[in-house]
Amino acid sequence: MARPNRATKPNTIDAVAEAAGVSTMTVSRVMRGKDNVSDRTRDRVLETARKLGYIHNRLASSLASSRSEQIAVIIPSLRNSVFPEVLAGITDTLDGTGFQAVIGVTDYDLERERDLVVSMMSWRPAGMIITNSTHHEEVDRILTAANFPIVEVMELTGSPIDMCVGLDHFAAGRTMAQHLIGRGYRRFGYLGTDHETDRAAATRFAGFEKSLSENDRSIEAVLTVKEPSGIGLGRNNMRSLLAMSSDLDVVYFSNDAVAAGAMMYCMAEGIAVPGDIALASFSGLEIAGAMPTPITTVSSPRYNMGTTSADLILARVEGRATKTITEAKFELSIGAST
Amino acid sequence: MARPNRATKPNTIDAVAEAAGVSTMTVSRVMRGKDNVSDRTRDRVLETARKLGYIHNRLASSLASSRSEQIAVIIPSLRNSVFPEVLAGITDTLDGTGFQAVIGVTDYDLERERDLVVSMMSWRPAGMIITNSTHHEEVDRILTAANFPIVEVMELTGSPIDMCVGLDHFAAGRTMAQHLIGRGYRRFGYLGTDHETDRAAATRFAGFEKSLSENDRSIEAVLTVKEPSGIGLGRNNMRSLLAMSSDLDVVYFSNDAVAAGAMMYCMAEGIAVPGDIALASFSGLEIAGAMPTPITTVSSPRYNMGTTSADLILARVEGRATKTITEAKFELSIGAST
DNA sequence: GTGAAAGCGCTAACAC
DNA sequence: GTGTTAGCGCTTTCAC
Repeated sequence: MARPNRATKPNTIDAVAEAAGVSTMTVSRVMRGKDNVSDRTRDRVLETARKLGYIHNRLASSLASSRSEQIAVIIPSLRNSVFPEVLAGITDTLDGTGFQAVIGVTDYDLERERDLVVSMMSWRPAGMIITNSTHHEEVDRILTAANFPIVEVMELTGSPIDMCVGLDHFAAGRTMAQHLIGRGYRRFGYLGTDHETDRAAATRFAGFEKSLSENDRSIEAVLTVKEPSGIGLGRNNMRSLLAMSSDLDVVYFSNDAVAAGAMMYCMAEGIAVPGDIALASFSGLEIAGAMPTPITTVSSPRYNMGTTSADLILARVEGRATKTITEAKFELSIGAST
Repeated sequence: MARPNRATKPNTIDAVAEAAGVSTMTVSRVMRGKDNVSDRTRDRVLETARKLGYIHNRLASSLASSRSEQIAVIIPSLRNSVFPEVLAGITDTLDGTGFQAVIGVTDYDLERERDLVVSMMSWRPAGMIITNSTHHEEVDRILTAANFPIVEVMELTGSPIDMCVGLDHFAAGRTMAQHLIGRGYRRFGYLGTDHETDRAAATRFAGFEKSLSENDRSIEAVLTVKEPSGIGLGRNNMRSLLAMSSDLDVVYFSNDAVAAGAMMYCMAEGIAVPGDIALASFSGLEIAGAMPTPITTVSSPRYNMGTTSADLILARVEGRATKTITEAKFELSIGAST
């Protein structure tokens, strides 16, 4: 840009400074809400800026101060309502702080996650919130070396990159198994999403299975389907699961959306729940409780995990020490489906 | 901290340039994928950058080139699955282009929308996608003066700020009214979200009502509820609506989530659909089709509106001319609930 | 194909 | 309280 800079450019603090008859620095202070400016000067600057339609340039600001106000958020999907709910917790918490969430969606693809992390880092974010705790190895390497706060959210892990806000999914699976065993169910089935992509569901399944085996029970029919998690998955695959074993008395699902779909299949087919078969799940989505026969599930505090993650990032940005590992608590919600 | 002894800062193109034995400019060209660099030089630079763990600084890049790769996206809510779906269309389209979505959530608050727009603009985005077509007056003013492409998505409007990708919600309401009239229904009820906040629903309602009145019919019971749109709204308020008029034979809902909740209420109460009462709605969510009695609805191409919006922005950024107004087509999906 | 110089618009650090 | 001086890390322009 070897251009002579004669006339002051519009939409810069220089233009505002000139029009208000103060120095660039004074405008800069006003724009950033610093208090070491007299009220008279501040009002004049603000008024001038408004008249000129000036909008502060955070690109230049961040570069000069090496301080950004963007928080990178990486989630696997927007179609599974669980993640938008976490995101809502994050954006609600960030609201009014001057920080903004920049979101990236991996579609459960670790390569894509790696690319996104690199791409996000090129904006020099103030922090990062990343879903789940299994990453591309390069991501682990890059983030371990990064110099901003990082929260891994959803799954509890003992060895986070930096901080972790998550649920013990293994325990969630166990809890449901124990509930079902206590109810006297003996013939178990499982229907869910693909365990390669949905690691948290896989962990719940492992906890569920472990608890069964400790009680001399096992799962007779397991069906995991490589299609997006949702009502459709349950609605369309329940028939196949039931065909795998003739006398299941209870089915555990990877999450409430799948369970709700299966429940609809049962209603449509005249299969009584829990009379003919009981259904149990995980999530605590609105739909689980709204069904004519509310579904027994383990509720996870999705929104709260979002707010907690954002709070931890903010605390760290402001120099406050924060807890490294925060365990989110789940809750067994006993419906009428078991 | 292992730091190089030289004056050159780590993690800058200067550091890479020095290590690779080329000039800053050459590294810059390589990082941006310019082709006027010899293959040998390019490989050497890339290898050096990789070894140094260098990550390009887009803050500095955008400032120097006054060219950003962020697309601001402003939506009312993350809890109504309609918006995450639009967002999914946007992020999927942006994927691989180098552009990223920066999202802001207004919570249906116009003041908050104004603040968000200003905040977003301070990042000098390459474009903006904003939901709905009714804005804070200041937003209209600011965006009209803005020098980047803007898409207003969801509602069709004849006078967009810049571009528009939307549905004719009035026509969607009419279409459903005509279907119901054709089916012979005579006593209409309506249950939905607050019309002050959900403008699109209000427009559908207006179209619905207009069509009824043109056919000498009217709505006997209208209940709009100031709570977040969702299954719960329908589940919890259907009883009240039915109590308002003793012999409704059909109810129209503001969207499928509400309709699904009402359907669950009916199932729980043993009210036959469509025997005792018919239900009709708008959205085309998965849940509407998955119910034991699929709900008659008008499907809107949410995901496609997202992809189209992003495509328009990208086209404009690349200097291609684009259509200003794009009408998205809806489709009547006749279920078994009418 | 490559490099040197001059900014992009702002803020840190210090002076007054 | 307010102004001055140097950059932040990159890209533009133009020279070779």
